[in-house]
Amino acid sequence: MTMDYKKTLNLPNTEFPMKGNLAQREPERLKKWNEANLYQKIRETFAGRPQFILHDGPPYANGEIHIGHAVNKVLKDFIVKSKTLSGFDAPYVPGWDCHGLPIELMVEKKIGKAGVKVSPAVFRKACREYAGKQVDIQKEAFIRLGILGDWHNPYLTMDFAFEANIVRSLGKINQKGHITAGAKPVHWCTDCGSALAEAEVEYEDKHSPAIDVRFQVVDEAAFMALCHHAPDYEGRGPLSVVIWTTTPWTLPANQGVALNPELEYVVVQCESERLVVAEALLKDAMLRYDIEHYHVIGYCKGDAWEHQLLQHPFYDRQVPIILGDHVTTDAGTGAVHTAPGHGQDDYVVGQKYGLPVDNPVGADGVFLANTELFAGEHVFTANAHVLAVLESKKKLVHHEAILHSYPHCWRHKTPIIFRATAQWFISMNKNKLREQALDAVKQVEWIPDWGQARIESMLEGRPDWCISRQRTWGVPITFFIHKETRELHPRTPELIEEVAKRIEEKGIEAWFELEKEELLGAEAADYEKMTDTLDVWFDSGVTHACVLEQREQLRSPADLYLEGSDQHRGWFQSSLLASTAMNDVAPYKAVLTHGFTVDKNGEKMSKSKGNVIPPQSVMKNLGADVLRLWIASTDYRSEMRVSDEILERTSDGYRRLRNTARFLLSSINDFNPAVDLVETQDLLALDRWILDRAYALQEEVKTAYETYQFQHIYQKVHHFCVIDLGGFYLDIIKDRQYTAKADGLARRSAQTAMYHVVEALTRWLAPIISYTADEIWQYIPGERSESVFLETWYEGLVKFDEDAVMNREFWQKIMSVRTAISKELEKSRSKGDIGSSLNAELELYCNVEFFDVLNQLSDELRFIFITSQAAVFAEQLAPVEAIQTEVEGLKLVVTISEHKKCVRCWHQRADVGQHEDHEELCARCVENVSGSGEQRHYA
RNA sequence: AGUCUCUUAGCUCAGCUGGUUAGAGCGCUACACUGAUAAUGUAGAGGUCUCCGGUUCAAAUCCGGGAGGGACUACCA
Repeated sequence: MTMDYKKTLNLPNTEFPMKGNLAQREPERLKKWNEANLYQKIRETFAGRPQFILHDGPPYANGEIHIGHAVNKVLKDFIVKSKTLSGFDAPYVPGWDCHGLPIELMVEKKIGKAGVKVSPAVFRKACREYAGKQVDIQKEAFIRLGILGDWHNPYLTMDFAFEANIVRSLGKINQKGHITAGAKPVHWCTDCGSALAEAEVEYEDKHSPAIDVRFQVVDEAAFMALCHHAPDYEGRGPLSVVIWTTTPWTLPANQGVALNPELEYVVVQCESERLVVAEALLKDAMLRYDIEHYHVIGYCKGDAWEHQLLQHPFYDRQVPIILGDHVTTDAGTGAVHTAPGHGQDDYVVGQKYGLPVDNPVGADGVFLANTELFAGEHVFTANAHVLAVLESKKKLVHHEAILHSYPHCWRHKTPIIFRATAQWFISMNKNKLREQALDAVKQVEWIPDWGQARIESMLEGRPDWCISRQRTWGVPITFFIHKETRELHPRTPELIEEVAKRIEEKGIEAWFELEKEELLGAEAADYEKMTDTLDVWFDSGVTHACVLEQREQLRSPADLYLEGSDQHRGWFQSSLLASTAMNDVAPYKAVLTHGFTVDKNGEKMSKSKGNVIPPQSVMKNLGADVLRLWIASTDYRSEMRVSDEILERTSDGYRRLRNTARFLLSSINDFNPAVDLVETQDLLALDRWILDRAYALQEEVKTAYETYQFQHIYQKVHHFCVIDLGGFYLDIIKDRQYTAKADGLARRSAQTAMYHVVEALTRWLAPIISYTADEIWQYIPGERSESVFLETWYEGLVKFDEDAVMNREFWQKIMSVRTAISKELEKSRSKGDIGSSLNAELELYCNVEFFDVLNQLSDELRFIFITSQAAVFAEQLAPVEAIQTEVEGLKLVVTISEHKKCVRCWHQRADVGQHEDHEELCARCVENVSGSGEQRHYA
């Protein structure tokens, strides 16, 4: 009997599965997207609309992707997809950075070093193949993440056309007068006769002479005047700053003595002379020099002596005191001999003070012929000679041998040196690049805003950009320089274009194969063809010229660059400098940065710690959508924590979203919007309410997408599903859905609302849980496009009229009353009085305000509370047993219904069994089963 | 070591220009339902807002300092 009535209900029904089974289902959907050529269709659909250009920073083509890659690409995908929903034509062209040392090292492991085991040409070919394979590996993973983009036509910095445009970019920067030739110290193996990369250097212990050397002060009076000392007590004897070094052979290249500006120095009176050392190292030094009798006669902070001149110990040269934070009290005297041509620190600080980069040492490690005193000697054997000279000039305070860690060549196992070599630079100052770049920075929107201060401080402090590398796998610096004058060929712009055309045809190999006679003819004998390659940061730094300006559907400046915060030092800066140097403007209008992924405890992920979470395993276990949802739910501006628990919580959240969508779909299974859609003015009050709620939420969602605050979207949409839908709206309308006449207004009204909601909800979620949203899309009834990604924001939501009687405020009050009643019902339940809330009947005793509000729902109020009866009375009529609820002005009496339960709708009503054909039904159900259907107005 | 940055319940996040007992969802616990069912509903317990000072009638919110995490740079004559 009961079963018969069950068949008269409209129970939810859908094919949309409760379980996502994402690991399996996502790849299937991906295949569909691919077969349907979805990305192209989006381009066609949105062609001609306003553009939004998010330019992809190229990841380095080496290795499997890690979770940081996933974060970056997925955030980009959120933006591209949400911009599309907002009606923009937002193409996404992914790219890869393909040249450079890490790839060389991998290829070396396989086939040996270029120029040693294999020819450079063969080596480059192998690098190209290797990079290509890496691109394929990463590409597949990115696609699997659900990122929509022009995967069939990405940009690779090793594409011939790209390589040619790198060369053209170099030419343009040169024409704009920013290129300079200079010298810079690099790791140099005198046996190889060439520069070594950082990775080719090994550190081993080495014996070196450690010496303390006098640099006599030139103007003693001025020097003493700057330090604190007893008046008229200047001391006696020569006054010298003492430096300590383990590389005596670098003294010929000395151009300064560096002190720490913050450190305290002392002037010490010894037997017949005065010495200057750091106070903290005084005792150590005196002990080392075997000086027992001494006393301090003056104190001074390092910065006071800046620019004071000192006499070089054996050359006719006066060198300044300079200041540097690299000076420490770990060893020595606190005064550092500075030879900009022979040390990284020295070079940097030397640049600041404009010291010459003196390099008296040849490629073979032998002092050049014009080197006074030491010409023709090898640097390491010259050490002894330097000592002898110092000794004879009475400049040597102390000498001993020490054992210390020292860089060695990985091939020869011999000690290497720092040696300044000819390099190419983009000058920060020569043609005001620094100034221009700083100006350009101000035109850009930096998100978060501290990004601006960060890049500004880096620009202010950075040295010239050294763009040359002595490597094999890179874009060549296609310059011809005159053998005598070292000047660039006067026809360089034309020559570069000539070369670029050849590279376009054959790739960078075209340059390496090129015979200079081919381009220079008779002049060839006077010119050198450069073999240096470009820093790979140059490659990626000119993507605006090689991609944005080359592709028809793109443009420069881009609307947005989006990368990890480390790229302030990297790509954001290289791109800014390159673009400013070429076009006087930044290549981007806005820059958005995200933090790094860290573990549960906020610590960084590393293989050694074992706290790495590979995106591949997340996709395999929980699905790409869960990974994407995690990214959306996390505030990416600072560090992003990931752990199993966090992903588990995310997965819970995902299930809720999915189930909400499923219930909506199952409720409109028999709904055909073309014929069943109810006009807004005919909708029931509660149904209008949910449309208003959804409308308001959609506004918030759009704002959050516009401001890139995805975590708000997840929080708010989830909250909407749980509270507004699950806990209120859907809970209430279930009665109407299930028991009203299938085709009556009461039910179609609710279905109309749910239909609108699911249309909107699917779009809100589409940028984030793309697979799931597109899956939902297929189940929504009605004519629709092939994919949710071809859509814009849903426009079927309706805002309340501001003066409507049942407005937002009205329903807010209803909800607060409902919450209060729930609490009271729960008490009855825990006492065992009721189970289902339909066992209960309510008497509400209200003040005027609530009386008016609640009364408007008249006899439909019980549906709101899901009780079998709910009656409203004036507060004054409240009996003594009425309970004061948590809401002021509302008292309540809960009684257990004594009426029979209608087997169909489960309400306990007095009118159950009054109809002789339906003895188990209430009057309402009789009407719905055999009449023309009940009338509802509100709920 | 320097510069920048972050730190609100077990988890993920809100808390605007300082103002009543600091909010939400999840998770947890209990209960209910069995017509969203490996689902759903209801209720409850969870926080010295990283710590220490200061400004103020009043600070999670402003200022100073410390601790811890992260990014970048520097790693040595």
